[in-house]
Amino acid sequence: MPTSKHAAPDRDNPTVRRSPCPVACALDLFGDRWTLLIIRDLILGRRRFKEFAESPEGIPTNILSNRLERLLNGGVVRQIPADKGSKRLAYELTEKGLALRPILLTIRDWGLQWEPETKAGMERGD
Amino acid sequence: MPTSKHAAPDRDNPTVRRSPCPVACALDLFGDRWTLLIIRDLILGRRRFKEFAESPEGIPTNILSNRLERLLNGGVVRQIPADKGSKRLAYELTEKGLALRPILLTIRDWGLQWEPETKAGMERGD
DNA sequence: AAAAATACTTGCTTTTTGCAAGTTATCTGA
DNA sequence: TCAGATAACTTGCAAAAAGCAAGTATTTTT
Repeated sequence: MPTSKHAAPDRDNPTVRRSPCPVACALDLFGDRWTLLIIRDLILGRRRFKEFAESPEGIPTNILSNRLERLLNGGVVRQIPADKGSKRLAYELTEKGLALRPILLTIRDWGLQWEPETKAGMERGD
Repeated sequence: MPTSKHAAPDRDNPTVRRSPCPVACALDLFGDRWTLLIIRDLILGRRRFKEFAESPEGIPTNILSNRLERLLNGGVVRQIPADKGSKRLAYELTEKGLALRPILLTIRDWGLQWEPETKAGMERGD
């Protein structure tokens, strides 16, 4: 579990909400430039810190640490052993996290339709 | 058209993209804590600067200015006269902006289902 | 012609980001 | 088994963005 002494401003406190609006609450959790890209990677089958860090957008590792912690606290991902018997950890989506899939697919579809120079790449386009 | 001398870092440059991924490109445009709340307000029929500023989340007005400018540049909103013959401006979604509606609805549904203490409020739940 | 409201802009402080470098724990194979 | 090699972070610091209060320039209203 990543734990930095810098990690715990309001953004990382899941009890601080700007309003009771479901959209606002959702954005309190994943409304930033990186979090949904980690979710995208998880949906695509990536599971390890290094794999997320190697995605083409180039997330800084301190941000990655912070976002994984936030997602853990938010119940969106959980940690599992990277290999049977290994002490290394991997990440996987919880049920709550898997439920984000329709959001990602909708965003992808919008991007493909409205943003030029955009290319598919998220398989399982159902 | 809001034009501040502080407005034009990379985030506001629509040609700077982190990757060709449609999700990443979409997040380059609206991946932050505020933009989708403005879109939500527009979908709910709010049209004026003041109305956006009065939403319960309390967006700072300089951020609101910046995000409206970004959305204008991104082709997501356009300006129209606030009333027939008025010189005051209002904002409305373009076709590209209206296409964001499914994203907002999906996020709202996720929030309602998975975030406790969340309340509906986005009418027209189709 | 004031007064009020609207739509921003500015200045300043705080928070977050991004990058490079460092650290610790785990693993691999000679 | 033990010396790299790799993985998974953490830290420090400069730069960017956010947030807040206050100010300003246009309408609009009275």
